Formats: sequence, C-alpha cells, structure tokens
Amino acid sequence: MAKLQPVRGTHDLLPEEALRHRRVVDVAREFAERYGFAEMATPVFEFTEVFKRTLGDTSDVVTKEMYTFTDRGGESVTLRPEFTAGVVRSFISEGLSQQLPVRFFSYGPLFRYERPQKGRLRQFHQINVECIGIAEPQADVEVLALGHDILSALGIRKDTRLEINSLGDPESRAAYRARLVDYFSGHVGQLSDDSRARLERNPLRILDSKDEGDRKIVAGAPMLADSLNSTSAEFFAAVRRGLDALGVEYVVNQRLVRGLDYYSHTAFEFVTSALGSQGAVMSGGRYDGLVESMGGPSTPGIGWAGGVERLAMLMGDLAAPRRIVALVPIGAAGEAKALVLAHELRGLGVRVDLAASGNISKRMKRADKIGARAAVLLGDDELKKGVGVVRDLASGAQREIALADLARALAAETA
RNA sequence: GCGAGUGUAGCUCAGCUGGUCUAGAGCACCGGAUUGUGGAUCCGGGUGUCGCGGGUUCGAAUCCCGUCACUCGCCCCA
Repeated sequence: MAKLQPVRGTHDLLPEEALRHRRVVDVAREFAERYGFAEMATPVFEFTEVFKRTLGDTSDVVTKEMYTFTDRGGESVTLRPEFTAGVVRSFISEGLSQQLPVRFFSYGPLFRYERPQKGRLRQFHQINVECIGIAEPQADVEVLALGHDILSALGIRKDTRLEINSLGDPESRAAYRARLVDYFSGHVGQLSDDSRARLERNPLRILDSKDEGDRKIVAGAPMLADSLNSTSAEFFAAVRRGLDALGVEYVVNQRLVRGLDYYSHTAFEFVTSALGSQGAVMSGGRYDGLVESMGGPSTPGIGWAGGVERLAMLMGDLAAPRRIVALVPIGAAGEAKALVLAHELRGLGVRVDLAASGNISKRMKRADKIGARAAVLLGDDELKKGVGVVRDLASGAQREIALADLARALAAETA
C-alpha cells in the first residue's frame, strides 16, 4: 500500500454513479415484484464447499478466481463469486421445498479474482432472480420477459440483443458432448492450445472460441440442435413460442454455451457491443439438476444475473432532481430562524440545504450550484415583517411568504 | 494467467530528438469587483512527490530497468 488507493479491481461509488447504480437496482426490484419475485438476501460468504460443489471443478470461477480464506475457527470460507449457489443453499437449508414454487430477487456485491478491465471488476454487483420449482417452459418465458422488461424500463433494451439456445436435458447434452469430443478429437492438431485444454475439461466451450483457426473447425462441428431428443426439442420450441407471443425479440445462437456446469435446457444472454469484450449484461439459464446435486430434493430451477455496473454504463446521464430548497440567512437572527425552519421543512419531507457559512452572494452561488429549486432569504427585514423571501432560482421571480405558512408552502411546491 | 498501450493539476490534455520546465493550457476550484441576491462578465490565485522506486547523465517529466494502477485484445464472464 504505497499510496492510499483502492484495492485493484475495486471502485468507489461516488454520488453520480451511485445514483445510476441505484436506479438499476430500484427498477429491477420493482419489476421483479410485479412478476412475483420476492426480495431476499443471502450472506456475502459461504463455506467454500457450497461453491466448489455447485460450480463444477472445471470452471475458471472455481479453479482460479475465488477469494477463499480460512477463518479464525479453521473453516474454509469463500466470498461469493455468484448468486445461484448461495440462494440454492438457502433454499435447501431453510426447507423451502415445502412451498414450491419460490421466486427470489437478490442484489449485492460479488467477488472474483480476475484481471480487471472495463466492466470487469474484482468486486462488482449483480441483480439476480431465481425461480425454483417450475419444470414447465412457462417459467423460462417469464424469467426472460422479466429481464426484457427491466432493460426496457431502463431504456437500454435497444442497446442489447437477446441470444438464446438450448443445451437440452442431461441425456441430450451428454449425447452431444460425446459427438463433439469425437469430432474435435479428429482435428486436435488444428485446434488452438486453449481449445485443446477445453477438449478435456469443457468441450462445449470450444464452440464460442474466438480463435480464427478454431472457428473454421467449429463451422464443421455437429450442431447441438441435432442432438436434442424430442422432449428437449419440444421444450425449446415452447419457450420460443412463449417469447414470440409476448413480443420479446431474440435470436437463436447455437454457439451459446454457459461456463457453469449446472445448466440444462434454456441458456441465454442479453449482450451488447457497447462495452468492449464484456458483452454480456444479463445472462442465465435453467439448472434442473442443481438442487439435487447439492443434496436437496430433485427440483427444477431457472434464473439469471445482471451486472449492475455494466447496465449502469449503458444508461446515459441521469437528470438530477431539482427539488432542494436552500435557506439563505442574513445575520444572527436569520441564522437562528433558518436552523429552526430547516428542521421543520425536513420534518415535512423537504430536502433542505443550509450552508454553514458565507455571505449572501456565496450562499446564493452555492444554492445555484447544488441545483436548488428555490432559495429562501431570511434577514432582519424579513423577520421584522414576519416573512421569508422565496426566490425561484429558475425564473428569478421573488415573492414574500409569511413565516407561519412557509414550511407548508415549500413542502407543497417541492413535493 | 498471456500479449500490447497509457500514467503530467480535481477533470481533459500539451510538453517527451534530455538543458529559460523555478512544469503549462482549458475546464473546475478559491478570493475579489459585489457586506441584501445565483447563473453572465472582468481581475487575481496553480491548487502538482510529472504514478512509485532505482539507474544512466554535469543535468531526467523527457532515456533505461523494475514496480503499481488503468485501458485494449486473449482468457473468462455479469
């Protein structure tokens, strides 16, 4: 710590950015509630096992990106790198399988030891929804529609594209995986080093490799759609019909796969080209085998997570609300009156700015700078007449209002 | 984890073939013109360990090495 600086990959959220950040979360929470998703929160850290078991040993998230440490009691704990594992753990430990289905909304910080880039931080935030207990494609459609509505309400749906794919049920996925390994094994010599490693660990990932050589080979690879059994194919078709019926636009991307092992059937991403290589702003999928693999009763689930920082970056500047009232006292009597009036106004819900010092000119300047809507001058003249001079800072118009009515009048005007 | 670029004032940047650089500009900021009135104008003010450490040199913001941070690509993903 040579200089006083934030830890690599972490950021201070100063007011302007915090406002954008909060807007994303508020809108998401509001729409989640409309869809029946109740807000809940799980701890920021869990036993390391929770993430190890669920994310799969092959994912980078588990193998090299977790903040894991031993606490003073000798337990290995990990700062959560994603939401689903914790929510499902909670679902099991709290015995929630008695009240299916459950729909949860969550928001909070996540931690991943990655190389920082724009839109990729070591501490970042996500909004997250999980729908547990519905095996029908209707859940997929609703979860996707919710994401779509949130992006629309934030005014950024037009900057994104929804890509969907189906990984099929476990049987289809296993069959496809076998065909894929078979195919790529015949071209090992032409694959990039990265993809050769993926062939062992996660062959599906070769499909979205950006290496040019890989892409040529991938072009001839068997298609996932051709490996779907009839159940899986019909499931995917039902999801698409549902999206069509709601007017949610999407494109099917057969190369779309997910990094985490627990996904099946529907996989999707809302992507943007506005953020460089960090294109995914919201993504998720169905995880029908997860709850059981964590030791709970066999229960289907689907959900998504959205990157708050990435979503916030897509939004333009937010107009600051001009609802503040600045009190401008002149002289000792005015100061005393202003303090009381400020308290009264705040009690009525009005945002009040009361500068600690400065002459009238300075205080007016400050009122203007913070975007106050009105300034109230309180000097000896006013107090003698029992009024306050209210100046509308946008128009410059001034009028006198009796002190007794001041609080109520300002409260009404700035509501 | 790999490859590359950048790092000078609060912000955006100029300076970088080493020597008027005791380091500049615009914006922002502070004070004043204006001790009862903000936005405009004018006057004045530089607010800086030139990311940090070391090296080369008579002399380094400028060249070299290391390091830290950010950015871009890969990887990964939100």
